[in-house]
Amino acid sequence: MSAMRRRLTIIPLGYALLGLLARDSLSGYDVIRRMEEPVGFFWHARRSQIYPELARLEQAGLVVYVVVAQEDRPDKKVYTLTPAGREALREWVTRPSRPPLDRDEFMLKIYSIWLADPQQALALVRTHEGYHAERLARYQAIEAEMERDWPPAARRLDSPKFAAYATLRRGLEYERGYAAWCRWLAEALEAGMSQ
Amino acid sequence: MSAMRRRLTIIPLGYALLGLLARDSLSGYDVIRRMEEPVGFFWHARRSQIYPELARLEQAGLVVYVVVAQEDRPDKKVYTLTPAGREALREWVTRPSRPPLDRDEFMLKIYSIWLADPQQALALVRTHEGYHAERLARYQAIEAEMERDWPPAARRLDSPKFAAYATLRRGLEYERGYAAWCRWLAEALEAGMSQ
DNA sequence: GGACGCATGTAATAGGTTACATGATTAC
DNA sequence: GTAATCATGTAACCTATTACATGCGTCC
Repeated sequence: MSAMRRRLTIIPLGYALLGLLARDSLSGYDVIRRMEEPVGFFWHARRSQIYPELARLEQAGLVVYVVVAQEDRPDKKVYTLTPAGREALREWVTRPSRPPLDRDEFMLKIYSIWLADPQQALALVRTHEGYHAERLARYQAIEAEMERDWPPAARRLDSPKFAAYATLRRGLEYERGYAAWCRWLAEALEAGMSQ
Repeated sequence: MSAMRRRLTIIPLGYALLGLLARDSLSGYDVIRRMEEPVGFFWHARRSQIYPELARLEQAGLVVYVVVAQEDRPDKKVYTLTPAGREALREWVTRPSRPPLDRDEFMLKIYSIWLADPQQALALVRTHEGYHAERLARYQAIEAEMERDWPPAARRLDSPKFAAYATLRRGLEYERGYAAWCRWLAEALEAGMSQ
């Protein structure tokens, strides 16, 4: 009797959930916690989207759940990937797709920065440099942890850890590049102001 | 008598349009053509979103339009930024904001690439390297054009051309970094396969 | 005769965010 | 007592995409 709309295609979020469940069986709550650090460093979602999507994957037969009763805590639904789910995920991974154009509100601001007071503009850019430097530092800590704790088997192509490391490399590169660009712009603004 | 909903806040797309109109007065159609190459290299929109948004900006008093009659072509509405629009844009530029987390479907695929056949995975990554190399080449062509055609005044901080160049630098960096990461991954896949 | 460019829009739908909603247990 | 953790959801709203809709003039 659910009013849930049936969707025929699985959205990227669905594959993010399948990607997590291909590693471990998890409750919805656990999935939400895993997604606090974006999946593959480049996908995130809120719980209001995660719970209904898990229900859809279940209706599509890509995951199944068992209710686990707990003492002193609410019961939970533990989701597990089905063979069909694993196959759907594998098929999607190599399905051809073109990279979409990215949106970045900060770049839109920079496009109109010539209207702003240079001192304020400089402060803005320095602040954003800080945000990206912060993320970079966090990613570097994760990298150090991986290098310390992961066994040699994590380097195999068929290891989920290798895949996670590959996405981390991109995250590191992205934040490093963004922070460096902020520094370049800040220096250009400073040089332009002193003339 | 319009059924258009009145929104109180201006969305990033609205500021993208103001950013274009701060440079030149344009018709809706011209705005659409300018947006074929994303504004600031990181914002794009379809005409179904652009026409209503221009109407909203007009109702908010941030732009005005005059109908220009043309022979042998349909009439057009030419939009011009008002002083209030210019002020709203300037205020928004330095308004504090944190960078949101980016979504990238390709990274989500890489997170599950350990499930795929290595040969297919390699082809996927090489294809994406090609897409980013293409964009990089296009941006480099734009850079060369800027260096050739722009007067020394384009280097001033209060020049819209300087702002456009700054965003291009980020676009170049982004595509270069992405393509380089694809190459790293492709090589890692090749090395892993031959063992 | 048909495709393309100029020019302006509307309608339906999907995806994602914010706010709403509940309730027990544990730690301070 | 009050905040945080565990646990699962729903409702309302906003943004963006896809498809629909029209019509004249020019070029091949």
